[in-house]
Amino acid sequence: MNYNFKKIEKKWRDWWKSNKTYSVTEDLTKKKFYVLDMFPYPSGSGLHVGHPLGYIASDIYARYKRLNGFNVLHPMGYDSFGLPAEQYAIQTGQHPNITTENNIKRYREQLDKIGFSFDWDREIRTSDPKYYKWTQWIFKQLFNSYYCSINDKACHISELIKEFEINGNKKVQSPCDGDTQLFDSKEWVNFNEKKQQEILLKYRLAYLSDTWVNWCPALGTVLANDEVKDGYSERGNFPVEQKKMRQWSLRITAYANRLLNGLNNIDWNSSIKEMQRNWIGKSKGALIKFKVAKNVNSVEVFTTRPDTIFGVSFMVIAPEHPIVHKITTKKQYQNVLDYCNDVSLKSERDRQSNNKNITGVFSGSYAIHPLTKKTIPIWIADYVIASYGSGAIMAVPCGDQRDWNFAKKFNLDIPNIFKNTDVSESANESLECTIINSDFLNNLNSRDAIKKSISTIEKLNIGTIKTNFRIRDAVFSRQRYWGEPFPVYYKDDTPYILNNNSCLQLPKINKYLPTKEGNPPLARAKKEDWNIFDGEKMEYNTMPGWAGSSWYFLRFMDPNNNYEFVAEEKVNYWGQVDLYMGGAEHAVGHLLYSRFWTHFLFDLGYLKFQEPFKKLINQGMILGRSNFVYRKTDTSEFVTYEKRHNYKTTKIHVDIGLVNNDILDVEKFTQWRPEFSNAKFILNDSGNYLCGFEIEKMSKSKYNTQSPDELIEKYGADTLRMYEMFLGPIEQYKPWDIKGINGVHNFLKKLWRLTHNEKNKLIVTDVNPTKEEYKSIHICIKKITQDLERFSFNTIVSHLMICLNELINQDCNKRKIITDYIILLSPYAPFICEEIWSSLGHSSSINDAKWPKFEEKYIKEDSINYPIAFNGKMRFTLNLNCKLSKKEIEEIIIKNPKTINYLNNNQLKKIIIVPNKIINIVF
RNA sequence: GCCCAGGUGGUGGAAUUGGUAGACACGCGGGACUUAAAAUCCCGUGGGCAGUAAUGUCCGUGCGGGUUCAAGUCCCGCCCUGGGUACCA
Repeated sequence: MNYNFKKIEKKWRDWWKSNKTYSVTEDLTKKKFYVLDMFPYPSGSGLHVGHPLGYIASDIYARYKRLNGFNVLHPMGYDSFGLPAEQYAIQTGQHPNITTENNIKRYREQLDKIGFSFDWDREIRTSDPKYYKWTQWIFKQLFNSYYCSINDKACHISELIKEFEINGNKKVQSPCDGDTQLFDSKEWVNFNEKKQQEILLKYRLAYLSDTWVNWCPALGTVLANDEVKDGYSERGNFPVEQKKMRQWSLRITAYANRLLNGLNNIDWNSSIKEMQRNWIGKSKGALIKFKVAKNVNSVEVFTTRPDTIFGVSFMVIAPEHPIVHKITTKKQYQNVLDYCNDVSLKSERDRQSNNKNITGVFSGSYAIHPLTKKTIPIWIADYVIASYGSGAIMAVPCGDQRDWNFAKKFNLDIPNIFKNTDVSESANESLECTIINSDFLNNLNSRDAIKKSISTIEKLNIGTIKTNFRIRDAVFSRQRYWGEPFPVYYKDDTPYILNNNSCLQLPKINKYLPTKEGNPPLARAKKEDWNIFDGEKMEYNTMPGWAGSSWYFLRFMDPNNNYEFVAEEKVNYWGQVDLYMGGAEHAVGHLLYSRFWTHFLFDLGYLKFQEPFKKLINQGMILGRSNFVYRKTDTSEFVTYEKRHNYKTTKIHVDIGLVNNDILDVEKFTQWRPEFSNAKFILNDSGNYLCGFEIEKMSKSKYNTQSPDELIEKYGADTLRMYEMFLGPIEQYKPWDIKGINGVHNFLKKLWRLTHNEKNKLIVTDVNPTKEEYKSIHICIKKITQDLERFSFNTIVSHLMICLNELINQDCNKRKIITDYIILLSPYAPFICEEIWSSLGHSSSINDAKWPKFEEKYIKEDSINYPIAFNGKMRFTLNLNCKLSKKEIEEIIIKNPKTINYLNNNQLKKIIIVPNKIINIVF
């Protein structure tokens, strides 16, 4: 008698494939249900145990919905453009397409083994020209659109041109670049082609602008934030600086309000919504103009606390602010220049997180306070970010902690404007206070003072009320090879959309590196290497990783359509994703961009819904244990963990495959990556290189992944599926550990033994179940159904175990009970259940069975075992009939000898009876 | 720094709406079967104190306060860990 999972799983894998058990088509007679996973990036290290966690959960839910009669769309594909394949191409010269193809093959094998109910006929790959043709198509729509704030939707650019021809842009209410000039219709008509295109570009939803990038001069390329460690490139250890570069951006800010309000209409957990709200960062405040003394310029500041305007004692502007050059005095020129150069080496995150080491420089100029007319010094400091608000602030040290810290450091005034509040030790950021020393705002509380200050500022014409968003337009180009090429060419330095409807394919190039001039790899392609070529040159940038993933859920509905990105009748049938399962690390990236594109396609009339994902579950990450080596800065020498503090070092991830018990295999390490081939090591006293470790996100870039393959080999996919669910709540983060997998494997073995004899023949009887047996299975039906509805996947495993233990104790292998039981189990362990189902005599798949119906009558009890507590502490239990009234219960309790004992002569104050829950005796 | 989570036995976790803290497993200890091992089955298992025992009793859900008849759960203030922070996806 043995549970031969290998044989069973192979058998049903093949059967499902040849019977197309999981393929699905539109069926108007059935209710649809769309279950989607965040599709993976197929990395070279294969699927790791963290990936299936979400896939298993959603697969269970998809199977559950199907058992309840729904037509379930449950597809899978690959987000197959990305950095690692390109990195590998740079190292080996192999085309990323080959790497990607191999990786996908491996992923598919791994996914197949786990027994997912994916409809593989719908597979898509973002790097497939048949797919990215439509990603390019959406880009074309964005390019050809502008946002009309009057209609509050995206419109075709031709409507804007019409308006320009009639009225110029004076009446236009549309988000556009800050430097857009005003013109009338006559001027418009007289502009030449280039000028007109230049102006239109300022309104398009896809537009060109100068944005900051991490530029690594030594590598001649732009680096991802991920690839920069402490101001140096992770690859090669070269200095990285901030540089402005002309790039495509998408005007997501035009949708800020709708993206914010749309959150109210979707069933996501509140923390993710909160993160998106904060990311969008809507804040109301005022834009106030400060004139610069002895200078023609003025500086606008954005503040959410105009009530504190009389507390201003200096002004701070961002080092990148264009006005810096205009207001810096001769005397301060060198200081300011040096400071701005220093800052350009720092990343934005460093600037924001580093609040211990406050830096700044005086510009030499003063601003005139618009109300008091006093002069205040203008400083330049990196804690002010150029891209937020107006890139300048009025500093109120008594009311803002960062301003306070800055004032302390540079010995600036801290005037107090708060009644009965001490600001000598820290700033007062609370709104619960009364304003003083503030002229017309005196004795108002902050909330009223905000209103009054704004109305006064507007009346005096020194500022305006302004709603500001923290969200910035999304930079949409990358200086990479392995991404979607833009369907764009240039003529006279002006970008134009390709008129050709075919896919613009990635051209072949000889090397995947940037050119000597610092142009992206695509600049290596000659004219004849492009399948379509127009104008003087093609766009050399490619689209970012999130382009393809921003709309893939739509393509799954109609993956092979060559005429449209999705057919109308199909998108109308499948509609929104009903359940979207994926990692919380995508909270603001992918999930926000997808929402943006869906809103946009809705505006264009292609979709009937604005929000892509109705219900979202964030599976908590499975965390991995990472190892680190410590590289001495500017060298290729590595210091053992114990001695790392003796040197200035950078912490670098090292593949856990090269490490055993935290000890590095030095030999393997030098062979791991070419740049480490001449690595030298400073070892510890035992002659070893000890690595540091951390528990963090399991990710290929952290080299800490673990594959599910061995576990499937050893225990089978059913066990893996159940174990991943049994680990804990789906939404919780948990470190990976295979202790305990035996428990669920034993459970499946026990089920096998209950239902099979020594010869592996099914043994079920047709005898009618007993009352107790009915009770066991119906409690199980109830709990599992309830828990599935609330996505509590881990507790279901426990309920299944409890029920099986009871059935074993009852020696129950009765057909009626076993049939219900394996249907309940089948979403979790589809292979073993399909096997038993077929042994029970069914010719169709268990997936087409009906979910058992819970019946109250089987679990009804006459009495309940009440816990009796004294002052909240449980002392004993008492079995009481359910029909008893509160008064009758009270009488029984008081008379009980145990009660008298526990009261111990104390005066009884009252008895609290919570029906069906607890009885508490207060004394 | 900022935003968002999480912290319960030796371990993963359970406790759905404020109502018996530790379900279900792992691990560990003891026993049965066996020449032996594996497999399987049975019993015990948060900590302290008292008792031969049944049992009794006190402590206990990161730390410090608070609300309540009753707090892992609600409120206030901390600490630690993880995720995101706009070019990893």
